[in-house]
Amino acid sequence: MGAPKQKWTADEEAALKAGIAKHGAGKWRTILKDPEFSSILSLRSNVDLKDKWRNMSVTAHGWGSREKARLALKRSRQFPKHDDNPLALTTVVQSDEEIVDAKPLAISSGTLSTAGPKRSIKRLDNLILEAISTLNEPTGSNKTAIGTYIEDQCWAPLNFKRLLSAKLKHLTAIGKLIKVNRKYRTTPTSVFLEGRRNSSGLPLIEGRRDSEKDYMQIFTRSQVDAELAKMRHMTAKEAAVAAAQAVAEAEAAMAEAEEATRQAEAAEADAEAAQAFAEAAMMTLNGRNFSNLMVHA
DNA sequence: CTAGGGGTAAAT
DNA sequence: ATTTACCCCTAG
Repeated sequence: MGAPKQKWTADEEAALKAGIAKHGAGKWRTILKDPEFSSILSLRSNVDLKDKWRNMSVTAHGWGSREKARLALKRSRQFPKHDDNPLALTTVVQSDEEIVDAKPLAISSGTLSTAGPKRSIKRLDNLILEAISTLNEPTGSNKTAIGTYIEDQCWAPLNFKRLLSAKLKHLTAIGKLIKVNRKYRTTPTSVFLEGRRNSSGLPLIEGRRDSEKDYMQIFTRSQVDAELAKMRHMTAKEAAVAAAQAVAEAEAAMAEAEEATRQAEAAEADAEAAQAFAEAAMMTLNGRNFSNLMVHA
């Protein structure tokens, strides 16, 4: 019943993204009728578009709408995973009545890169690329737009901006992005408008770096919300453990990012981000005011 | 028609 | 074993 198979071509994907950028996600019929894309997408149905977009969105960032069951079943219960992380951060979590033992909360610093079976996250780069291509602004997207796009569907630390800046800079440095004035765009197609390039040689590739299907696994809002909902029914101690877990995962992400970029500057930004998040988590915990953690409205 | 919830099966 | 493309169904 699953029909044979026809992989989506790059053109089709591009047309779909462009159509979404022009008409908005969900106007499948409209996109399909648009003469600009109808030629390319003529073999696809509106449902195909929808499904394709769903697949893309699902694999793109962690868990879109589907797959909560899939991943929830697989990914859950990885609790006994407290590898002894060196480096103590804010070593103390104390509530008024109960003293929760300080977990070895570690902040990334140096060599925990290829250490443990850290089965996570490294793909912020591609998330950024995705943001740009989805926004599809002809002149490129600026940092704020990209950040907004990402924050729009993913949870991000409060000072996520710093992280983003570092990443953007790095991507520009390695030639994955072109920066024109304050705007970023992907390397492939239109290179006509550029004023000049950066000083650093800039590899500037011709081929499309488009089809990389790696994306960052950030937590979605709903997942964070779910975790927090769980926390509410926990004792302070249990909540502390859960929060520590969350912090540890966030730190793992930061560590991976650090490893990926290999830039002192980026590393500092990552560390900052991780620390800030950890502190925020601790504060909320202390105050028992969980709603503070709900970043989004 | 769209958003989703399911599912099957081909490719990888 | 996971990803991906496509299908089906229902509610709105």
